[in-house]
Amino acid sequence: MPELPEVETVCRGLNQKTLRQPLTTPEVLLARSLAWPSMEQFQQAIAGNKFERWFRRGKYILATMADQSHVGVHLRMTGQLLWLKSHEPLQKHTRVRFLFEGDRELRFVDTRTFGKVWHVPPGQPVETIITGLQKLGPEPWAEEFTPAYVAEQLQRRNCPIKTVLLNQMFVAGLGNIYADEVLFVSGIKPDTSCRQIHAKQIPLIHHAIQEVLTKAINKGGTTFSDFLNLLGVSGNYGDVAWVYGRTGKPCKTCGTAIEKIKLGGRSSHFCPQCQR
DNA sequence: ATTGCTTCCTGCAAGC
DNA sequence: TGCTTGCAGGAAGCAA
Repeated sequence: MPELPEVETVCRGLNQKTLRQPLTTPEVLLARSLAWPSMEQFQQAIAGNKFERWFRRGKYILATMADQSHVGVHLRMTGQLLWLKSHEPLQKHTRVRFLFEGDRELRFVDTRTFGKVWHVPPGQPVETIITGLQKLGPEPWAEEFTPAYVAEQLQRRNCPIKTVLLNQMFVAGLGNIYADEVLFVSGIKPDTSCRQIHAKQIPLIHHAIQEVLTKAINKGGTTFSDFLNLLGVSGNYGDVAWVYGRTGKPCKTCGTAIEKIKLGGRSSHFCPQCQR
């Protein structure tokens, strides 16, 4: 499942492969993958246009187009963007095809169909169409994402710390895998109430968020999960996680069996010895 | 205002 | 072998 590091990796790949090449009329194979606008308007807006620059906000992938319009993509759980020759056989779950002049294609493949594609017309603020952007908190490296901010956010909530880490209004970009990893690195159990977090743990959490995400980006986001980068290269679940997906396996620090609990319907993995 | 549950969807694995 | 059931999860939408 793509989280911030995977999305960042895809963005970098898109900036290397897709810029300033004329697009032709795109194909939409599953109507509900297109969140906005209608298929006809989408096809008209893309045909003849070019991707000028890709950037990321939280887990949203965004592009500025040559006509100053924007394209947005959210991969949700199973979405992939693949840079291909357009004669390559279609994957079973191909949803949207951005076709380029010549034989190139940016293909959106999404098994579980939760992912979305948007087009935002020129001059229209992106967040008025892609409304989820309005609900995003700071980026993990934003100036306002400070230990003081973390402390202030935690003290006004009364829910498990894991729930806060997954809340995109707190910080944009963490998902279930990296949230579990952050809590292991911080030495805190996922079901600890925010109010029970000690002041001295705040800088630990703040630092762990930045460190876990930075390391994952530096490894190309392919370290774990079934994520594929633009060229379809996978990390093959390289066994680098401290706790995620390691239920029953020995903790890499102390050897205690990793446990799994449910929080808000999501699985949370932790070491009962190292995390308290 | 905040929190939490359900929904969307498909593929896979476990259990009988 | 073949069926059913549960699980995976980001974010919207709604209920409490």
